[in-house]
Amino acid sequence: MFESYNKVQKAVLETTLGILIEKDLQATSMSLIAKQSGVSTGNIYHYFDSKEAVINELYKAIVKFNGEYVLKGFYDTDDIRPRFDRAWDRYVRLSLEHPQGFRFIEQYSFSPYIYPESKGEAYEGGWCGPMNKLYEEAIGRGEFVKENPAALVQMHTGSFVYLIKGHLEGRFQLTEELIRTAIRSCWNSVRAEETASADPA
Amino acid sequence: MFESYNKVQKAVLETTLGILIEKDLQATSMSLIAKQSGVSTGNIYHYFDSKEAVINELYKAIVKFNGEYVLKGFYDTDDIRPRFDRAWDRYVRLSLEHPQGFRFIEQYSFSPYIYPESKGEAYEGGWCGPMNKLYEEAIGRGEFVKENPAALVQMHTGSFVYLIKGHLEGRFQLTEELIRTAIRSCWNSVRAEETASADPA
DNA sequence: ATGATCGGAATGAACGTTCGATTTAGAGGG
DNA sequence: CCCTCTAAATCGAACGTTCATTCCGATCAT
Repeated sequence: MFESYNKVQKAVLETTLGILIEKDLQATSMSLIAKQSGVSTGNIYHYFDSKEAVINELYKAIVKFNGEYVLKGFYDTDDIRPRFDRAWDRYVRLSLEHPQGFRFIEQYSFSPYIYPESKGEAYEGGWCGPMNKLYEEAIGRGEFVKENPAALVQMHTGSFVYLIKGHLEGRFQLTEELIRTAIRSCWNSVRAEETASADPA
Repeated sequence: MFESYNKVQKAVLETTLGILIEKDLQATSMSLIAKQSGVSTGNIYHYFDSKEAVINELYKAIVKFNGEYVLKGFYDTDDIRPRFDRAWDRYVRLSLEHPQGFRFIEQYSFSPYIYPESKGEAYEGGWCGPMNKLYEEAIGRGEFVKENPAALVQMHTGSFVYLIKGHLEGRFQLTEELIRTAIRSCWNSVRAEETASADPA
């Protein structure tokens, strides 16, 4: 998950993520990070400017990882439906495989502790931009309702995020069948219906 | 929003919410709360056990307020569609009218700083339970797809939450029309199919 | 007068950060 | 192969600040 960093940075970032999820920001002290990562506080400051810098670096690293994960194979085809299905499926799978990263982004994407700059990179380097483009195309081809594509992507993101949240909180089990149902539901919810109904491939 | 509290408690809770949204938990110090609310630190401790207690009381107060707001008029009718439309419409409106409360719950419902007990009360006293019941009934009557009602409610909640998030972050404008489209989309996304007739009105 | 309410300086712990000392790694010369 | 030198890496005690909380005196209501 932190392949582009050196050993020390990797240890610090991994440890920080773990503590941050288990405790919270104010309980995640530098001394605790130092103790658990095996890197002395002095050395942490050799590689990071500050505590804020550690957290923001963590944020950016996870966003980058998530973006690459979700978009894997995204450009293998031009057809909208398979790209839609594949991307959302990968998003769900990512969140289930890396729940800590999911929780962290979910909890801190709204936080003032994350620099606007980090959030900006999230948008450019993440999967949001390409997904918006896909929806835009779907609207252009008359497959989706004519509505702001960013709003539609946002809605669907919310659906999956909350589905995963419910699963992680143990409110229900996120089965394979439920995942497929959810993706299909999202597709149906924005499909341009009525007049253009048929149109078999 | 904090009608059931006395003047001092109300001032503290209101001020805390404001600071918490603008800064973050670790920057929200008791001395700052004291200064901005006009209540001395000593007096805050006369009405609250600790800082944690203030935050958790705030959490519970907002959840209670939200629950009452969303469920207003919920039992005026037995028909599913109007109850569905009305509840989600009120949820969106609540979030737009009280963005600070929305942000707070959104940011801290996952946080370890909020006691499990507070989260538990959120579920019982909030709107989640009654909404689940509504979906269950809709499934029973064959109007919704046969799927875990809690999962469906969770998905729809996510849709609206993220729509509002996008709006609050300035990514797009949440117009009246978009709200109506979103509610209709949610309905369509879980409607038991076969009767693919277009939506009236 | 007396108990509830309030104020704010005092306290002690904890935190982020700094800094000089120490260790490690690697290159170059003999 | 070993010794020397140097710069980077690493360490952790120490520093100054800030914070949540306490304490006790002052004020208010009855």
